[in-house]
Amino acid sequence: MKKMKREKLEAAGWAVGSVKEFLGLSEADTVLIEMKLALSRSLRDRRKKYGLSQVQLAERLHSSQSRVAKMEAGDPSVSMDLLVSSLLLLGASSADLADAIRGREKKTGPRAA
Amino acid sequence: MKKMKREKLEAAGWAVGSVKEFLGLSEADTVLIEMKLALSRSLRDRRKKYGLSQVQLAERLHSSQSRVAKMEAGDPSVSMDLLVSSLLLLGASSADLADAIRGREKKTGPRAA
DNA sequence: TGACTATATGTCTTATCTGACATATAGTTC
DNA sequence: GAACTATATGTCAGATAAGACATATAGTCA
Repeated sequence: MKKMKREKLEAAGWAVGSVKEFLGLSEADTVLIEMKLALSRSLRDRRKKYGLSQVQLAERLHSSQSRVAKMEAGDPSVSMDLLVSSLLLLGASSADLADAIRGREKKTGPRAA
Repeated sequence: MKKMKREKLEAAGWAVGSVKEFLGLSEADTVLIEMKLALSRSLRDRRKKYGLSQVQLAERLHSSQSRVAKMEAGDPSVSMDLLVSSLLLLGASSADLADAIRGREKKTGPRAA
């Protein structure tokens, strides 16, 4: 397993605080978390691309601003189903999701910071 | 929206029984269901590839045979998180998942019926 | 500084998902 | 047809995620 991911995961609020807990994370757990983080980033990018605030997106999703914030923050309480269906409602295609999951952030134009 | 998917979805137990309900399914709903069905097929393929029974896979996943059956059947009670983490535990990579989601069933060798 | 907008965090209640169990339905082999 | 193995289906208690609300923390502009 690749090391030095701990801080990144901790930053997103995942329970990987202690070294022991970190070592307890299986490869599968790690990959799953990374996939969700990739989808989170993708959601934020897409929201900004359409110039929506979190509140506006929440309305579209029939959800709340706090949940949108958690989605984008990669909060552990957010499921992959929610991330994916939100992305789909923002017009993402299966191919877009596949790209995100694969770890290939699509660099769309000058915005791609 | 592409038509003539109803029977396929009904077969998997999704609540798309009436025409009205079917029309009520948004494009996003449909795509999400299709993605999950693709992951289901992928899970079954992978299990068989390793020559495991549903019971044996359930043990690996710390789950039950019935849940494995539901995962493979594309049952609506199965989340994408569960499908994905199961696939990861069976050795799938992000790229494998991306391929499945994109709708590209990997034809691995002669088995690929 | 105060007002305003956007985003983040904490915590509730309710809804949905999970694993487990029982049971049903093939498919084999004897 | 009985016995056996594999898979499917129905149900339920307990676990997890959902939306909602309050509140906190930027950031901007007057």
